[in-house]
Amino acid sequence: MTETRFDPSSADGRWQSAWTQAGTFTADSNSDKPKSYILEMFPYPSGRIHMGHVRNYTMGDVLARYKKMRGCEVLHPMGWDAFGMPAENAAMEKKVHPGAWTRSNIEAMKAQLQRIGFALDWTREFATCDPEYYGHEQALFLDMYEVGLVYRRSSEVNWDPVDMTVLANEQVIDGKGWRSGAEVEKRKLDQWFLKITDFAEELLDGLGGLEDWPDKVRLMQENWIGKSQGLEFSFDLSSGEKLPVYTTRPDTIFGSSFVAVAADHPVAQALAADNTEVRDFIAECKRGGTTAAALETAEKLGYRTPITARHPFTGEAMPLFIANFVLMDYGTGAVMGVPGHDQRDFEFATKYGLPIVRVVASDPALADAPMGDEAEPGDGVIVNSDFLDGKSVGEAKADVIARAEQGDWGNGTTVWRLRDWGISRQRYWGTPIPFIHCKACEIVPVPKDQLPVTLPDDVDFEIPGNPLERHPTWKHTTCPKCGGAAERETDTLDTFTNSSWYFLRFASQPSDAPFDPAEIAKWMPVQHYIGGVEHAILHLLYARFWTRALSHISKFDVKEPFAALFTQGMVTHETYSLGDGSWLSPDEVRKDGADWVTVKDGTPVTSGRVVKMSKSKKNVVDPDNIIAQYGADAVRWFMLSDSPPERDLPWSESGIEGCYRFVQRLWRLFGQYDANAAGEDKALARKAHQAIVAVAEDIEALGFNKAVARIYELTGAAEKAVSSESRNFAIRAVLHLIAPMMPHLAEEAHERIGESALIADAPWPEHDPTMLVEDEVTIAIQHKGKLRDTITVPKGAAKEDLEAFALASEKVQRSLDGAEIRKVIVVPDRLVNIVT
RNA sequence: GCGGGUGUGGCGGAAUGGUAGACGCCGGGGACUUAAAAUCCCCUGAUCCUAUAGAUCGUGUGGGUUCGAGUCCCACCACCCGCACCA
Repeated sequence: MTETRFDPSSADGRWQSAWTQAGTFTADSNSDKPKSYILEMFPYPSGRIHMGHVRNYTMGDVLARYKKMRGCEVLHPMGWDAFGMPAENAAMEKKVHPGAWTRSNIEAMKAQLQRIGFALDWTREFATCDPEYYGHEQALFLDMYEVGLVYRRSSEVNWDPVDMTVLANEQVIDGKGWRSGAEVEKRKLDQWFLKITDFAEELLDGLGGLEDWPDKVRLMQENWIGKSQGLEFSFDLSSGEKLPVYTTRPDTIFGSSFVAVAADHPVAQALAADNTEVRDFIAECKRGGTTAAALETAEKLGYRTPITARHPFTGEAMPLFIANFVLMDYGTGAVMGVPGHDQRDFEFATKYGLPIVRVVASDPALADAPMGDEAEPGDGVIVNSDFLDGKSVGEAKADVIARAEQGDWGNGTTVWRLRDWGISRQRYWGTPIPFIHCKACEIVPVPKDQLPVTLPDDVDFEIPGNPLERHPTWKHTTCPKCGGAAERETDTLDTFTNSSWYFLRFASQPSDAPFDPAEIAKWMPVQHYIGGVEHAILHLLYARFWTRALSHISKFDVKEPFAALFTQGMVTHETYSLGDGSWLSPDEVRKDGADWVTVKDGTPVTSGRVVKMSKSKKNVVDPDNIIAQYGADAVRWFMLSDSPPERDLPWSESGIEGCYRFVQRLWRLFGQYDANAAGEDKALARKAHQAIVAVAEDIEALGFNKAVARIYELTGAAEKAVSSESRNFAIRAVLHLIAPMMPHLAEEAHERIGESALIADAPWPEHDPTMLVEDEVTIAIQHKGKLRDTITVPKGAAKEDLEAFALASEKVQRSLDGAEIRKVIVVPDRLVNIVT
């Protein structure tokens, strides 16, 4: 062969077809090899693959191909998280059907992924908008309903009166709908919920076993679940009612000087009924902004009611306030105010002139020490608290809870920050919720043999609101129970539901059931799950919940879906802007000397911060163009080089060019493989054996950037060496080490050196343990901790010899300059440090 | 405010408490060429210098432990991320 250049434009496609034809990456669940399930978070079919996807899937791909080389049966599937709002927005803006829009996006993106040469098992591909998939999802939802994990209640939602739809919190910006700009209303609607709170304790405890998850994600989930333990008890009110409150600090109960309820609390609402002042105050509380800045500076506001609350121990009558800082949906919506030891209560008491009593002190002698200008929430010893005096905070908590329980006026309780998961969406493009509303029988599940409840195709998006709601016929049906006229539920499931079990469907796809437990037992849990950190809470928590819930109802025996999680960094790019603040894309600018100017007319351009690629900043680079220009392998290599995978990767033109140069460099090196070569080059052979081990370790630790660096080193050494058997070994080693990373080049070169089989099916190269050890080492010689000289000695040289060699060094002698040697530290095979 | 992370050359980054800056990019010099591209070779932390040598400084800042600290401990600074009136 004489080609001097590797041509990706012909090689890439050829090998991609070869893998497809051979079924190289089709997972065989009957194989007796050890199983390895590698999964990247499946994409939303937005229309184009972006660099973030490329990075994500390249990492997973290297792992999948590596595992295969290591003798595993690998499951590495791909599918589409295909329901969601962008499809409906497209329908409204471009007058296309959400389904058609989604399908054509999937087709385009699949072609893009295939051009990158990912080792995916496309036989298992599905989209969550396939009726087969969402039909099984409806069945699982009904299973959960049967065991009481699904319920319906009235709940407050963000309602956009113009678009006539419910908005998620993220879609409300400064109190206005993100699309319509209309003032968002709070509305009470009947909503479906999943009882994730039943699993709060389990989901929290389960985090402890997820050792191969990033600590950061575990912590985020822990905080989100938000377990807190304390006392729930009731105050007797002067109005004759009882007011339940929750506190995590029952130990400070003697420091309580007021009681406060939320503006939406029933007690406040009752007062508002015949008092305009109260009504006005409540309205003011609700008006307060919800932005971070608004909360930061929000003043504590209260309305003093004529009601008093009786202290359970002292019997003292404490004033009852309606306060803007008390939340209705946490605890009981009412709190006991302890100004001395809670900052919010402190601010409130200061403003309304309420007593601030110290009940915790660092030392009992400081019981009467005045309070400073802020609350003291810390630990200490209890003071000014009758029978609690002298106890620690912990003891006092236990004591108060015990007395409350004995006296039957309170209970130790656990309160969670985690709420039940509201899954109703007044949207078209989602899984229909499989229930029927009947006047006589109320809520009736759709019988399973009538699933899937499919979406109607003939819908229009001309009018705002839910197309299912106003469809002429779709919702009208008969009651499965009584046979009378009834209506279908027109809400659809939150799209996060679709991604909560897709990994189970990848593992097995029977048509008559959501999954096959025997297959799940073979493949689950996912060995490596890779995706963006933005899913740290919602998706990953929901997926954990579904897995546990399904496991709980004996569908299978897997508790945690993802054994190891890896959250990769973003792909970033420099930004370019004109003087007027408008952004320019990378291909609209060029470098003119040290400055940036527009390609069009040379107008000066300001280059700005390196940030995540985004359409709004126009700093995006389209993978397709890059692949067309440099080939898939150069892009894949770039994605793995330089930046550690968990950190951001700055895209650069020169970087991708460097990768392309390396592809060609390797091609030339592989071309120098000489089947007739003879002779040994022990140093090079040693480097090759070391690299085989080191690259494997790096890949297993997902340290791709380090693996890349080692491959560069071995390549450089092999290039410099003269032809020999050892050099052939090194060249073959490089070829196999890059195979998971640059598979097209690897296949092409593998064929060129005369191999007929696919390198994708080849095993990882063997190494000789005896070749890992160097026989000479370079020793550092220090004087007073500073490097003075280095010497090369046989490995394992005796301490005394090392010391003698060190002292013999001319440089060392010069540095010593006759000083008296107090001590000599010798670390074998490492260094000698002379202390004077 | 609470929680977490990061900080090393011009840039991305390497470095079981043991030679800081591997590897890549950028930059400089040279070879090849009519020329260019491609390729190859050399140099590339800073300062000093009597310059093939040598010295000093150097991993955000200030302390500490140690024969020896990018790495361990204490305090601080900056930036990034998450949560946020959670009782």
